[in-house]
Amino acid sequence: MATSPPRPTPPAADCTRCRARVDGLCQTARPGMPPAVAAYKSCDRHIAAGQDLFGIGQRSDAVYNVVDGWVYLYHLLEDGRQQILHFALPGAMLGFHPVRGVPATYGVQALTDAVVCVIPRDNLDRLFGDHPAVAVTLAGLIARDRSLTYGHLTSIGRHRARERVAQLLLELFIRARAQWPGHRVEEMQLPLTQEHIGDATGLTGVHVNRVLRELRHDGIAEFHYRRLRILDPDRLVDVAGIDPHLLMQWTAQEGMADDGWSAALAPRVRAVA
Amino acid sequence: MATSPPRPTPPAADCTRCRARVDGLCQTARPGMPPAVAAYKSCDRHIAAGQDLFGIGQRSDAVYNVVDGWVYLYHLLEDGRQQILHFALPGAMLGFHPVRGVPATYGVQALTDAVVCVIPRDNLDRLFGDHPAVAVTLAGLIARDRSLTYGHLTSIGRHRARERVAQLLLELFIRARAQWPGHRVEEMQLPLTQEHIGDATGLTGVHVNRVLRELRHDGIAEFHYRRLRILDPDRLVDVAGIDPHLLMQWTAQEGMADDGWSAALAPRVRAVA
DNA sequence: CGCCCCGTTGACAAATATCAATATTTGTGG
DNA sequence: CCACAAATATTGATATTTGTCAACGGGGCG
Repeated sequence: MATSPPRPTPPAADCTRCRARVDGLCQTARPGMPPAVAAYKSCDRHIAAGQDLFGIGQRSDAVYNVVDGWVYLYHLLEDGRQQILHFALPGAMLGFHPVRGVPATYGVQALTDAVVCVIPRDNLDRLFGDHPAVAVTLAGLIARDRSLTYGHLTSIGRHRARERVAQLLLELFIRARAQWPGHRVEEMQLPLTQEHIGDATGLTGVHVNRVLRELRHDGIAEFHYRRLRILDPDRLVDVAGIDPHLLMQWTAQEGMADDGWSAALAPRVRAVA
Repeated sequence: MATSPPRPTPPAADCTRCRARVDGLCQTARPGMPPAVAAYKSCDRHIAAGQDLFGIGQRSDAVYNVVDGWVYLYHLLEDGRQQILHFALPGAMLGFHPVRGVPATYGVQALTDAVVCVIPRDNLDRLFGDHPAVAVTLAGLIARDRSLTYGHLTSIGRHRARERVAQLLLELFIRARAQWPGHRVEEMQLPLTQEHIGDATGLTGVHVNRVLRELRHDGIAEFHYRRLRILDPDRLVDVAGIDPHLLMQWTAQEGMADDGWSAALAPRVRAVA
């Protein structure tokens, strides 16, 4: 398959047991085999919690595949406030901008210590040339981001605070859970502050706190010091008030298409918990 | 007028003078020549204003290229309200979902009578196989949508009503203007109601009305019965409170990359008007 | 031990929604 | 061209949601 001579990195060894293979560009690789991407990566990069992978306005000649940790995409306002655009988990592809070489319009910051797999932009082009299907996969991944963001738009634009927070908790819970297939615990580490939740939902940290108090009081969900506990999944889905179709596409991948999952998950979303 | 039964069109002939070539998948075609896509389209489809191209939950075996007219993407709430996710102009590619064959999570409705170029999904795959670069172009287009939507998120999540409305008017003005290169009039037909503006900005039609009154009173912009007039472009950009980088990517295409346009437009956005 | 970040609470202010009545524009059929 | 109906816009009074400000508490970490 691969025609162009890739860099002499020893990535294959890492790539065969990379955590990020559950999703993203490497999701189609055969078990035990290094994914197509392996030959084109240059190195891994570690980012400490609170540090930027890249900042707003910064040009970059590489794209990044999140291997481990949580990061988030953000816009800044003049007064220092921020809007969080997206939480990226392992498998997420970052830094692919609409036009090659332009400065980034958003920044990416690590919530936890994180590791990204660096793919120089030139290598990415060779990868596309050698494996055309990868470009289609990438288009699908970006389209999934777009769908997710459409959901956020509706949440922020048309839902009240309670529903927005509920939807965010549910989304992060489900997306994080999808990374450990088979896991069924309703408690997890969520590396956020209440301020982060506010920045993502268009609310104030103070107001998020009030909403969380309600959700706790109503026995729906608890979030305390970076630990999330889903007390009543069904009611959480209810409060979040989202279209089940949308919910399913949060984690949908090519290959689970058509009817299998639709029938399996649609009845009620209990299945996800 | 004619809706359901699509007529067989001689695609190549149309494609050479298609309006949509200013942007989108066909933007890279050589002048006078039919674009690569031409050989893969099946027909054109006309949609009357107010009709859906496809509805929420609908499966589709085709993607669409907007040729003429305005359409918008929307989510619906249980109570009948809607959130407008995106306004699509000629050149926009619609119906490419994250996973092949799943039901659409959003609907698409025509604001004006519109024409779309229909590309059966199977043909699209053949197109990707025959012209791998098209898949990369598509990824870029979707990434541009994503950027735009990130901008909307920040607008709705962190800006007040005045700024949100200003940003929307500015965006639509600039994007529509980019379709007629060389045009410099500060007045245009904007096929929206104030309700639409509210649905896109997360506001009530009533409140949009009050904001528009202010903008008119302040001599910044007028919007009356589907006609938009920019009175003071500079101040409009100011009120919208937008990062110029972002603004530029509203219309950015591959090929105008690097520094030319950055230097040309950055100083102040007067250039856009 | 003490600091700092984060969470928590209350009182109050501001922004926006809601409801309802009226005006204006557009489109349609004579 | 006119008359009318329907859609859209406009305005005011009031209600609701959320933000702001300020103070205090509590827990982890050096």
